[in-house]
Amino acid sequence: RMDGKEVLWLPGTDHAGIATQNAVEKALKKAGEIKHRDDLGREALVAKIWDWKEKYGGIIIQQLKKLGASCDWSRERFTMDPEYSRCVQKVFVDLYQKGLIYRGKRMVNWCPASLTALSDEEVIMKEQKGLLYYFKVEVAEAPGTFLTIATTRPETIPGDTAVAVNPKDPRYAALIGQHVIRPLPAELPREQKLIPIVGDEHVDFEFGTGVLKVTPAHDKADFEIGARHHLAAIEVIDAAGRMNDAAGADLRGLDRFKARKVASEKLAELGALEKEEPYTNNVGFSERADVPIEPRLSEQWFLKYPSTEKSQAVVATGEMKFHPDRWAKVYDHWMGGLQDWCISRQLWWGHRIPVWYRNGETHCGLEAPAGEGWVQDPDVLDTWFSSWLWPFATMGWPEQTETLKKFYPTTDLVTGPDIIFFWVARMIMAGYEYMGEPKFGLPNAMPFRNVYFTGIIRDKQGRKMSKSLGNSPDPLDLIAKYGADALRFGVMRAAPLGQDILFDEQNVELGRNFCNKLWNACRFRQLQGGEVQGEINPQLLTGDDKWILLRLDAVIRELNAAFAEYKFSDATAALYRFFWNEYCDWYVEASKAAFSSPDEARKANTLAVIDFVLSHTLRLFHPFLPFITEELWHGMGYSTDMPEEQGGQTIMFAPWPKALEDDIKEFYSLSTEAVAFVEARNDLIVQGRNLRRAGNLQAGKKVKYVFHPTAPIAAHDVEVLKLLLNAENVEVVSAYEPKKGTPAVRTTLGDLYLPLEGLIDVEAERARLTKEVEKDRAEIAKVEQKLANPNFTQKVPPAVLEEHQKRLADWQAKLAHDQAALEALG
RNA sequence: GCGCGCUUAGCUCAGUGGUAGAGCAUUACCUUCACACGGUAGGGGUCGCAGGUUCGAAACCUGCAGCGCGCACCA
Repeated sequence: RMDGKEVLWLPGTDHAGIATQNAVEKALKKAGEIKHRDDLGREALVAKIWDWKEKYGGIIIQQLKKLGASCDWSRERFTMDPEYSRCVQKVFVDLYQKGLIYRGKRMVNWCPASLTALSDEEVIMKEQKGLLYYFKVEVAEAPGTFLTIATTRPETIPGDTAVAVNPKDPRYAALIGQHVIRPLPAELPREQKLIPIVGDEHVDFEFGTGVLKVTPAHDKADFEIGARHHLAAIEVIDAAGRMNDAAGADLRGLDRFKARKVASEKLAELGALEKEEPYTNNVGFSERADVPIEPRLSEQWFLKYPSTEKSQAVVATGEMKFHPDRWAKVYDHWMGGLQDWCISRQLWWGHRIPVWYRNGETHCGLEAPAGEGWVQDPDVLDTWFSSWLWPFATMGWPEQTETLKKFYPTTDLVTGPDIIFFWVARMIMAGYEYMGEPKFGLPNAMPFRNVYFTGIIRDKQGRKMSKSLGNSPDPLDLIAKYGADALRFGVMRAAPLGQDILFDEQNVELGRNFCNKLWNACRFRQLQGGEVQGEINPQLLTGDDKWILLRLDAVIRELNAAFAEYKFSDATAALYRFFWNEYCDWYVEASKAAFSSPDEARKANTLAVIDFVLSHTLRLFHPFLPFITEELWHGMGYSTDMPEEQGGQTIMFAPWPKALEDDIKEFYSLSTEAVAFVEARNDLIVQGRNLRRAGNLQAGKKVKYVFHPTAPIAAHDVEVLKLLLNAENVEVVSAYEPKKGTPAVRTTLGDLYLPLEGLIDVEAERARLTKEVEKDRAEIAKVEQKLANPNFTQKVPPAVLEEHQKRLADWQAKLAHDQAALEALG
């Protein structure tokens, strides 16, 4: 809907074309111009579409231009792509000549009246409230003996060509081979009403009366029974859903649902109807036309799948990988039970079937044969019959173009698991059939090496997003509200590999907040001033600098690992943690100590580290946050010194960050020992902040701490302590005798005191410490229990044993400290 | 009927053998000069149930229950 008017989107080809046809049909029906698509025809339909384009196209173009899109309305664009269509035809002809394509009669789901409004009867059908009709038939060889049959579809009785019973059913087995007298059409002479009683395993003893009427022309299961027993198939319902002449005088010309009622009345009149009982129908409905589907015997084109063995094996052996791999099982299961593919469709839009007829002759080829009177098959091909050629037909096949050689096979296909069979499996088969290695010298013929299956986004109730439910949020609205990057990041972060996700706007909000954090962190760097600092002086690196460089190294490795496994939500989570919790929460805060000092060299070096980290971070974020990172890449000046094709022009071309090599780590002295101190100091800070609770101090209140270190501590680190503890001062002492009740923590770096000069809430602190002691004891008990088990100490790997012993020692030390603090409270 | 998933904090979900995690929500405190779309510190979980394997199970095996999806069937 645009400008309050209902308009049509008129897309060019294939799948979208089918949607177009349906939309046009629906619209014309609504406008009362046609009753059924048969009323229109191919040429008229295309003309109508063109007419509507003239009428409404302007509005569409206007809207598209507003969005900055270009739009080509030439008539050529509005048809099937001729080159692609040529590929489709070639493949059809090839498969036909190989004998894999054949014409056959099969039961297909038919939409008899796709454009008519639902009749009352159809509404009843839709509610699945039907009736089960019980009627009796006389056994011809034994007059006076009757069989009772239950059916939901009495209107198809004229099409019955047998009744079936289970040969193991003792009630009826003896009757097999005899005949019954079919009640309808009533006007036929007796000999034309005789139909055989056949034995078939398919018949369920339990259902109804155990006697099944067999209508091969109008039921899929019955068609199969008919095939097994060589029964005739009598059609009684025509393509429009109306009863035909074969249905007899009483039903002829009636709508199929009207006919049902009339047939039951006729049975009653004949004294054959025994009873009717309510029955919950389970009738298929056409999603598009919203009418009950009619199984109908119909002449269609079928394809025996080619290259099935290779296609099944390539996934089973893991040569082609599915992500997540559980879909490989689904694929294998389906490939093991392939049924021939019905490739013809009775639609106006699509690739035409390249077959011509003349007086009983059939010709399959790219062109109509010479001579008069050839008529092309009116059907079009299933849309997937063109789609399955997509990996190569888009690139010039069958010519060996450079593009084709370069991009076939491709590495990854990204798609939804709901089209594994429709599309993925068929592309693999077409790949093997048409891109075999001898011709192209390819390492193998598979169209792609990996298939990544996305999850499906559902609404909060777990329903699929759908137009008819109207439960899909408009991405444009979300982008307007939160930004495109926020939408992308939020959704990726929430979507674990292969799992459906419930859409929640909060995820997008999270993305927005993250972008905001990134923006502000970059702003912080800019407010410190100075040019982009390229050179890091290893001599001037602080522990924090080394720590953040190693964290950066770690996150690059995590990211690479996540990408290798297609775990994009892991990748976003790692980035989120690194940037927010490690860089912003710790490094940026600690760096403020450097910026507040008068040491210009250290300031410059800190800026260099920040520039190094941010320029890497922006590139790491770019696949997830393409817009904001591009903006910041230029805004921060990181593009300035880059060669044009390596990030000077756009961050898209900037090299992907590599994890730090060992020699770089050595050059900057980035050892694990170097960062152990930082982590211990951060632990000290967290515990120090905790002490504030003892005094019930407000977070903003500046306080004095006293620190008694176990080893000398650099002035810079004391400054960091002061900043991050939000302290007025941190007094470093070589010995300290705290007053009774002074809150304190003991860490590996030393003891930290918060002298509160009587402000302490003794009871609150006692409660806190008591709780801590309880927790310490519980943890100690857990570890001790394990260590006391000889099985554990003997069988466990040394590293795990060591880790447990250390854990025990740590908890015991903490317990001792907490108990001492508790006693000190008095 | 066949096949495939899921069940972990109030919610949505990570976590494939070694101290139970994230985001949101929630509690207290804080508008401190990158950011209140923010900061600091908390609270909150017998990991669906029952067995088994193991020194050790949220994870592996078996069974059960509940929820969901796909395919088939539906006289």
